[in-house]
Amino acid sequence: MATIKDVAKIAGVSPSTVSRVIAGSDRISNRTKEKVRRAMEEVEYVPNAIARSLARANTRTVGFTLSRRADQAFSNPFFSEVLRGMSSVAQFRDYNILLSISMNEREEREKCLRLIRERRVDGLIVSTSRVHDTLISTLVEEETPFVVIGRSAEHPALSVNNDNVHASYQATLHLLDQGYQSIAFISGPRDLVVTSDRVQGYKQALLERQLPVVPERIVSTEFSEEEGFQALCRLRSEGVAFDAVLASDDLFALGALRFAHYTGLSVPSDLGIIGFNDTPMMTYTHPPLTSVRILSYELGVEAMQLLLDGLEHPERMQTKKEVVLPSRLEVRESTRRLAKS
Amino acid sequence: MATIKDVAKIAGVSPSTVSRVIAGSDRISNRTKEKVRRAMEEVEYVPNAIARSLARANTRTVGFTLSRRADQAFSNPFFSEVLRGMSSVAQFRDYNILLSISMNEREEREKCLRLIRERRVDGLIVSTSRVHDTLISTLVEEETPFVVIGRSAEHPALSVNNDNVHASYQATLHLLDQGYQSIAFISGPRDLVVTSDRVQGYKQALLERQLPVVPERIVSTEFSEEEGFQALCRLRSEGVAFDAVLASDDLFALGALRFAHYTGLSVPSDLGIIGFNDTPMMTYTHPPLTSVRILSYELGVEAMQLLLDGLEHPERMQTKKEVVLPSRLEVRESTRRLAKS
DNA sequence: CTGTTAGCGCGTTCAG
DNA sequence: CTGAACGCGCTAACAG
Repeated sequence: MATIKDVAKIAGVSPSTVSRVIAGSDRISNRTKEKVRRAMEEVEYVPNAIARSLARANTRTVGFTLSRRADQAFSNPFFSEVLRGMSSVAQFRDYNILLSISMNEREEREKCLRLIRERRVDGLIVSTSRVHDTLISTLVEEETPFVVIGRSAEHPALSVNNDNVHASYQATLHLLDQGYQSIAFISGPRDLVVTSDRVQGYKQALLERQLPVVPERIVSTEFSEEEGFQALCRLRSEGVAFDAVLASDDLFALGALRFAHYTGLSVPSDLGIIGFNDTPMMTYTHPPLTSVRILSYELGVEAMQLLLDGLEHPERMQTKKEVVLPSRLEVRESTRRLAKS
Repeated sequence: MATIKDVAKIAGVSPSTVSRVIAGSDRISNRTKEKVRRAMEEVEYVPNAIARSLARANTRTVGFTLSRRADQAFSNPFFSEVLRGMSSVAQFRDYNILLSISMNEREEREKCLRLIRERRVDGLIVSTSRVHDTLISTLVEEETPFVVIGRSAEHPALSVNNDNVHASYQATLHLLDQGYQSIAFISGPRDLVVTSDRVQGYKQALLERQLPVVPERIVSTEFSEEEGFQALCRLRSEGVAFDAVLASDDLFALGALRFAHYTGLSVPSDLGIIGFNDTPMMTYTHPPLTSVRILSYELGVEAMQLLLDGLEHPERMQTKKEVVLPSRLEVRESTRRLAKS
């Protein structure tokens, strides 16, 4: 593998001159530039990124960490899409992505700190999702450049998030507008930020319409179709009435649909159903299910841009900024009650 | 950030001694070892991975490249699972993953070569999927350590693949065993290796049962539900008869299901349907769809192990090896004809 | 415009 | 058992 010295020797110049040509310095005569170029081609010279990183004290690499549980069921393409978004801007701006998928939040935390302390990455994108979480504040203390995705940071930090509160609020209003009176809310684990955000939007809509918030109608469970189904069975057996379900995940919505079939309720007339994420399968059910579409790809794009902007212009780097991406309710048969009646 | 020199100064030893302690050298007195350890803790020393990489000429990093099209519709969690598998062994063996998602195969190719030539990674896992592909042979020429996943390498190289031929063969036999006579095969793009493998398995089963291979029954199209639906509509309008569909992707199978509803065929009695990938949604359709389950997570695990074994023991590194992972037919209602009749 | 010198932080001889 | 010296490949400050 050819080094800068080999090129220098062939071109008959010093290594630093070669370095300058690579850097595109303007204080180099066109003649030597040409000589150097030719020498580089002759030996197929490619700069060693590691040596460059050491000398420049940066890596042009961004770490993305993820704990597996945060990925919910992997049944939805959320993180795939986020990754695609991140990768597309990284590629364009000549950065690399170092990916780490951990089994739990402790591992994720350690991996993050390690990547930074070993100087393997210039910055991080993290997706920690629990309410009580010390990772963010630790990163702030370490003065690490980082962006949080999928939640608001709550600290002086950068974040890119979906408008979960508003999305949930809108979805609830949609159900009310369709004439549903009592809406059950199936949420994910209570300690997830996304859960509390969505519960908040749900409550907000009810309050705005001066409807009571019935605590029994809000159930919290692990993300899965089966859990969604069971949650509704429990509500029924406990005598909690509901004529619509707002599900904080498409899997729950599928469980709700099964519940409807199972109990002989017809959708949407007896039971309205809305899911979250708008996975492709939502269009293939009977009836097709209304769902909140999340802009995952864009989330990745925004997060990476925010981080790279900060890395490249530390002086302009804000200490706090929250980008909120809009989501959109994809209305399908499962909530079209008025149109049908 | 503390360096090895700082630690040396505090411990009252030379940098090389510190380096030896880190490396776990045995020719160091326990007393100095202890001194050095304490000094390291005092300044919270963490070795700089970049400097280490430069000195040792390795990065403990593996590149994984992927062109977006290869991810088919992103509707299935295939690559998420592969990544999880890769990540879990990388984590365990203290390696990192550099991820790159390209828009097309040209970009993927360039990214691969760049990662290697810039010495950013020690090896690669690539998922190039076209039949005519020069990437693999280029990597062989460059003497890059790499593993191909999701296809057989066809070159003196390492690869981890599903048993596509056999899986398709088994699926076809299953349909025949259920009494279906004429099986349509909806495949993906013809230039994908996975397509030709599955077509081969399909043909093999027919030949074994001494049934004719009817070319018109084999259609090739882009992966999507709509395309699957349209493909069958075309067959029907062309008068090509079939009483079962082997779909090379679950999306096609969903399209086939819609086709059945649309044309009033009942599944499985009038039409049998099998998909590939066994995405979660297959259990939620009516009727639930039979599908071939691919071991994606394990694919990632095997690929990473194969690569790391090679990197760590270049002497034992084989030049050619193909690991084939079994898949399993998940039989559901959509093909249970005999049990029902 | 270009060469020389001195690091970046660590690993690895080679002495002792 | 330990230290000094050098090199990994490149960048950057300083001369000229």
